[in-house]
Amino acid sequence: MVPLCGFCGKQRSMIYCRSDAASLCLSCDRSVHSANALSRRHRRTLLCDRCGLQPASVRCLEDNTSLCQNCDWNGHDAASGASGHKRQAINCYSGCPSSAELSRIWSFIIDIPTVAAEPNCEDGLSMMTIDDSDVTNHHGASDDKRLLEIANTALMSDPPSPDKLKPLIGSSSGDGFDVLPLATDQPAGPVSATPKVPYARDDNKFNDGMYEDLCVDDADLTFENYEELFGTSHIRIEELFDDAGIDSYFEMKETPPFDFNEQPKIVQLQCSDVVPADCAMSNTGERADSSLCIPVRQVRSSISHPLSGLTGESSAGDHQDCGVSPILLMGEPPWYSPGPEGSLAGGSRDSALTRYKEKKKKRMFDKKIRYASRKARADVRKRVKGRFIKAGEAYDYDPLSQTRSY
DNA sequence: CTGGGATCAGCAACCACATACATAC
DNA sequence: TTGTATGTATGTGGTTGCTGATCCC
Repeated sequence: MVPLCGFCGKQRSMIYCRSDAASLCLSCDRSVHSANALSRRHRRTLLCDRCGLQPASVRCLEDNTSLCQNCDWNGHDAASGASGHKRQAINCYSGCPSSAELSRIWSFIIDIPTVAAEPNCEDGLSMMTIDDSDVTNHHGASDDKRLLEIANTALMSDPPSPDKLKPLIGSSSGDGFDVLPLATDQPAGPVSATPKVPYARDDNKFNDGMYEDLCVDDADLTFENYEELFGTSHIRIEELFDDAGIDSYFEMKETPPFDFNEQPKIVQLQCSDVVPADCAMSNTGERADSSLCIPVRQVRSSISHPLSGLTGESSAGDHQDCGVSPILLMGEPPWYSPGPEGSLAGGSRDSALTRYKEKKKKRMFDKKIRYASRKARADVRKRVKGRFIKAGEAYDYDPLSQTRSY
């Protein structure tokens, strides 16, 4: 059954908007998300071709289908015989690109219907924030110039070269950027964002002023992209740790899913660089100010780069919204099996998977946002002790700036 | 075994206001 | 029947405070 657009109810839906929790046809996507600046910032991705309900996170090049994480699991597990399929990560975009632009973003989609441009939505690619210089600071008046953020795709089995990626993603870190290809022959199962090659930190590049304009606050940490990539929201990740915690899924005590002995250097380096974002020490031993947080950005960009779009549209909210422990982000997803000879016994993994899926199913009945516009408003409203305040009154919490007015 | 205090988790209430919805004309 | 104007109800998130459960002495 062809999923119909949740807005017009007539056209086949192709796009999933997580903010609106809605699947839309291209026309309505463009129409709806050109309404205002907030909706233009909604990040959308393809709809899963299989279930038609969830946002797709990967594209199976063999089947020529876009799949959400769940369908990817089900369709590419060892039992299905499709575990060797090459898959490509699908990222999100925002703004209102034309169908032609979408075709360029998602070159693997050949049947993108033509969509008439909305008069109130400036044409897309010209507004893409892929210019290197634009990465430094996207806040303020330049916001209108970054209406379209297009995420790249990364071929998992055949990682693109840095040159190949550059035009699409922009350079998040200039020449200092390390493209971190994923391991070849991506096995079946969830996609891992963990770099398979050690992150090579080049301290010289941090000292020569190359990144002096960069500030971690301005960086797009793209943790949302992490969600997009894995089809797993932070809520889900949090839930992995609630109740009995991750142990309940993977019986970590008995059989740790992460073989810390295998990649200790990578994980430790990343964590040490990432976690203390606001307490990182400068070379002189002083507390680092914002301009000295570049290594954090560098590392985070490195992590997300191969699979994510560096949108440059970050905010404190984005970081908060993530709610994911950095160590988790740096490491493999909790369900990740280190490999065919991974430390998890097959039975344990299956049971863990079963429990995870059961919980995931249960979550389907969790709170649904009925009105995204109201949520968007609430997300930016100032408060006093958690309560909304009248416009102009003193506040003690501003979701946008995390500052007080007094 | 019982009672009292400390601690914790879960939950409802609160706030302003844009917007959905109902009603009247 | 359709369009417009007006009034009412709803929903949104962070914080606080209340309540019940649990633990320890």
